[in-house]
Amino acid sequence: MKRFITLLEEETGKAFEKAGYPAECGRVNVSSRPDLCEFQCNGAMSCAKQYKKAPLQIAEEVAAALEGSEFFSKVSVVKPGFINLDISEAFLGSYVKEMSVSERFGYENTGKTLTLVMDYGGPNVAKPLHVGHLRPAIIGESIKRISRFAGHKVIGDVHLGDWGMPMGQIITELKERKPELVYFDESYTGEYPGEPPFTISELEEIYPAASGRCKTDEEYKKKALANTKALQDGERGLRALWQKILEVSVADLKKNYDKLGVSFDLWMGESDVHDMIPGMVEKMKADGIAHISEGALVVDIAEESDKKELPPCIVLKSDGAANYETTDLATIMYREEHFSPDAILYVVDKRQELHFIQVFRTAKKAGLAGENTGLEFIGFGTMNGPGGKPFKTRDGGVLRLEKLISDIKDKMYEKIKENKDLPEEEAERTAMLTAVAAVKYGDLSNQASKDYVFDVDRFTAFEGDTGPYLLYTMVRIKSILARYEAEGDDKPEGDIKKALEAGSPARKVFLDMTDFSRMIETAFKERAPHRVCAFAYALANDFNSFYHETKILSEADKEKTAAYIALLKMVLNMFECCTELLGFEAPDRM
RNA sequence: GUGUCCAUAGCUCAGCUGGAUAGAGCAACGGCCUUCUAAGCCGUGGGUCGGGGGUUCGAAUCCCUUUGGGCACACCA
Repeated sequence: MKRFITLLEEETGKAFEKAGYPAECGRVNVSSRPDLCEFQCNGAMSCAKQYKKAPLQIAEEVAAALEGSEFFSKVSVVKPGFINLDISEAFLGSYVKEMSVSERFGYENTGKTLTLVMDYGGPNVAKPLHVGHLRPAIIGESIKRISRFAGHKVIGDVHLGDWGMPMGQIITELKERKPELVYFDESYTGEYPGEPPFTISELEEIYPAASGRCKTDEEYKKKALANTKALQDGERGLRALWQKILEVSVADLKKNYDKLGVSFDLWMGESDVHDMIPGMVEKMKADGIAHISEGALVVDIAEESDKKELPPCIVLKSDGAANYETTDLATIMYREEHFSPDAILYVVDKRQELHFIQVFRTAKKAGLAGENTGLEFIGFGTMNGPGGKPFKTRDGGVLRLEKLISDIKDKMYEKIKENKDLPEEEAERTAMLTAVAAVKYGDLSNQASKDYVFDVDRFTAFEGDTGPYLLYTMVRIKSILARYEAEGDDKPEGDIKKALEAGSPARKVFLDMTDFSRMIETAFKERAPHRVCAFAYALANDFNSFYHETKILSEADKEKTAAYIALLKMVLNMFECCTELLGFEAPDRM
């Protein structure tokens, strides 16, 4: 289906042409003065100068050309040259009705189907997820879902931190604690045991211990470095042990992401591209792109247009080892070879922007990424605590994600219990759904690129513009639909158009829904989940007004009830679509 | 120091790419439950869009400048 606003623009565009002006002037926007009209066209003012005419006069000519349009019930011209438009009931009703029976409410991807690789999540092996992992996970997940809905092919990769110094540290600590493990026996040639020699909780305790000791114990640090190198050089026992670390850790990460409704198509990591590094580096040297500077192998990435001289990209450290840039470059190469994506999207902390500028420019310069492959940095801001400073626990430590979620879930549970007497199991499930919605909506309703304040009290209070408010609205609809179904007997086929009548608050709900496709388009192009939130919130607001003022089940006219039910179903479907895009879902009762 | 992002109601945030009287939510105040879930609805108060210049019919939005803040600036990720 064509976008609603596009249809309006075509109509006004024709009128502009008929009056002797370019059709492009027919651009239509939602009115900024809802008390005056529903839509407005400002084209008369923008082209007034070019045609040396008073904007008011042009507007009047266009308005005259719109005479008799089936789209508008009222066209009026105001002061400097606004053309104010109200939509006719017939057009609005039939458009929404068509939406209601269309796939994706009539949204169509008019461009080509893109292949996108998305890099989000970025957890580290053997380290529990903490609050800092919340944003990349939920923003990335939502952008992935939006992109897919918008008609594109998306491959989500978690891009695990599974290589380098931390791995060496863990191995070193394990060796200190359990030197008898067969993995450390270099003469061993047999099969290694299937059972991992540690649990996830042990791992999570081992890493900080090892990392801490490295800072104070020089000797220990040397061992860790040596073990890192031995691992990367492929020592059999260490590789096998490392596999176990991965196995245990990934299982735990999956479990935690799963709770949040976040999933990945690929569980690749830095280690997966390790073998590609030598070839990549050789090629860069051979092509004369990389050179030695201060002992390190670097690529100059400065460009004429730079306002500031950018430091070169370090491809290999002066000790010859790979770093963060190296693996990111090799990963680009890998993705290019395997997926030939139209673009690779990185959902990462915005503080890493310089790093990605370096990597992107190097990748282009060295031909690791195709000329037409977009490399896009989607930086998100910091999640701050109520004081406006980075989120910390009371004692100043990092808060585990699991703990954050379960605390909020507990608060939700209490609230649900006091509101409605639900069976234990349902209350638990509902508390979890509500908690996830509260956290995700609270985050996603902000612009991703900005820092934001994560205030547990505010999110758990869930009044106003919040996830639970949205869920509550959906639950109310579900409740009515369930009652209606239960009534049984003969019900007329509902015609959604009949829900629309002069003066009914349903009209605003109809108008909101017409904006769906445009909202999807914008959310996709801007990588902006908060557009979905704003849309859903406006719809919920207007629906609640309608709900409050309209008797649905007790309405005497059964055809009207059926029409309302059709409207309710459509609104609920649209909410479900939006929450799906945001990554959460509504319970049946709450 | 250089670069970069930000500054909108007491607080937390929108503002659809330059349009009319700058909008929400929280907090404050006042109404609405024997009727489909009051986690709701309706209403009131609250603003020099950090300051100053400019661009033009028209600026929170674009340009310059100034103040205040965040962040990043070669072998950590």
